[in-house]
Amino acid sequence: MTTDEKHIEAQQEAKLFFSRFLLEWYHLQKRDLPWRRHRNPYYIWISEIMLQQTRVDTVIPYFNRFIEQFPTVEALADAPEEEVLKCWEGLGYYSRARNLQHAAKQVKELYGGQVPDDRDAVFSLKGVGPYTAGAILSIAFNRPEPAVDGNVMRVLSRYFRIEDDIAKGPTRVKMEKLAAELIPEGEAGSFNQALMELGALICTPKSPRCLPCPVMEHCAARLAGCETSLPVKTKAKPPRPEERLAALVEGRGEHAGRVLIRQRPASGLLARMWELPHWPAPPAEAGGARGALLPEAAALDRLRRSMSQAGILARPEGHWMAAEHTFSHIVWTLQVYRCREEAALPLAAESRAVYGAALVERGDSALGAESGAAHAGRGDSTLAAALEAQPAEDAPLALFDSGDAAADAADSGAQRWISREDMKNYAFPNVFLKLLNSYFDEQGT
DNA sequence: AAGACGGGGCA
DNA sequence: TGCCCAGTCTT
Repeated sequence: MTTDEKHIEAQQEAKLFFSRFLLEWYHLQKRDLPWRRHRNPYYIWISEIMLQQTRVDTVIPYFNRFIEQFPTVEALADAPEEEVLKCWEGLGYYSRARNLQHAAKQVKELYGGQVPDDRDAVFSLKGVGPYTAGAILSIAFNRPEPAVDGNVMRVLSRYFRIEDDIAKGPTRVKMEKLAAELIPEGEAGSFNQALMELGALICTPKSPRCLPCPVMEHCAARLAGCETSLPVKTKAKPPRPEERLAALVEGRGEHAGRVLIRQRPASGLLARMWELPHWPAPPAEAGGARGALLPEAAALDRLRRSMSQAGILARPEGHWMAAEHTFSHIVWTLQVYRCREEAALPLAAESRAVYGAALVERGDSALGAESGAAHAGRGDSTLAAALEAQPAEDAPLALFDSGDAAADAADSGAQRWISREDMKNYAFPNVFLKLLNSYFDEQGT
């Protein structure tokens, strides 16, 4: 027998060992999770979408609420989008929620409300890629398909000492091929979950717990002492900083006790979520330290102009607090200013057009009374009208690239005056949820 | 192939 | 506080 043949034989033995002992460990150690209590393909599907980029402990309460509110594919397909988004509030990557509902409509219309068990059909669902397709097919239908996520790539790269960069596309394909070979006959669902469970509980990114690992004896990385340097992965580039001025506008008169919020556009960052209005801060003065707080007067002036341009009748009064919001590609620093709504005064003819455009969206219709789609496509004309009607002494804001065209286009979106009670009807990103709660706490309302 | 797209846990 | 985690869609 040649050296190569011996190597192949040893490799084969390592694979058999791995599959057998991992599966045995899983049957003894698996966690009791809500989506493991039934083998309902809909539950499996929802859980897998939620588990993308999100840990199990975070997902559990969201999963339970979601299933309670949308118990079936049809319930999800027929729900108002705002309700789905509200149910996803705080979970992040909100396009997952939109895609999920789109896919529910696909399942309802194309497959009679039954999650398909066919590879091409599952893969064609919006929001379902190679990993999720494999997870649904194997866990819900016990089909021998690989389900390779970050946990699986970490486990396999260590056990087989694979040094390929897991951030590269071809590496995932290679891992899928390997993972498929490891699936024991008739055990696809349990085996794929076992692989992920090991990655989550034992073979963790930082300091893997090798001693209780069921497959440590034949782990190539452990034997070579290099388990903490695997997997190889190119690191992401740091998020770019972005300074923004936000307005917490306190209502007066009929809006007393309420604050102004607006809805973001239908696409892009935080699509269709609600927020406090905010705009790019002007670049800091030359000589000033990067990220330095803008002089109060300059910030107040800037905010006054931004609000005026957005058709918000309010006067900035002073700095309230700062908040930070980190995305994977941007870091927002929000300087929040308290502002007071101004009573509408008799308007010059040319100013009326500015305010009129924004007032169209005002009102207090209940959740679901309108969809963001109703506003799509209106933005340009409204903004153009506002710019054109800008009074001469209040020159249009200098243009500079804020990097968030979506947020800046939100000037033409829907606005609402809300109390703390009304917050339950709108979906907010976490940073605004925290700001609004702080504000209402301070007010004692 | 690279960038867009949130939020939380850990040392 | 800074570092790490990572599926799918879009360009």
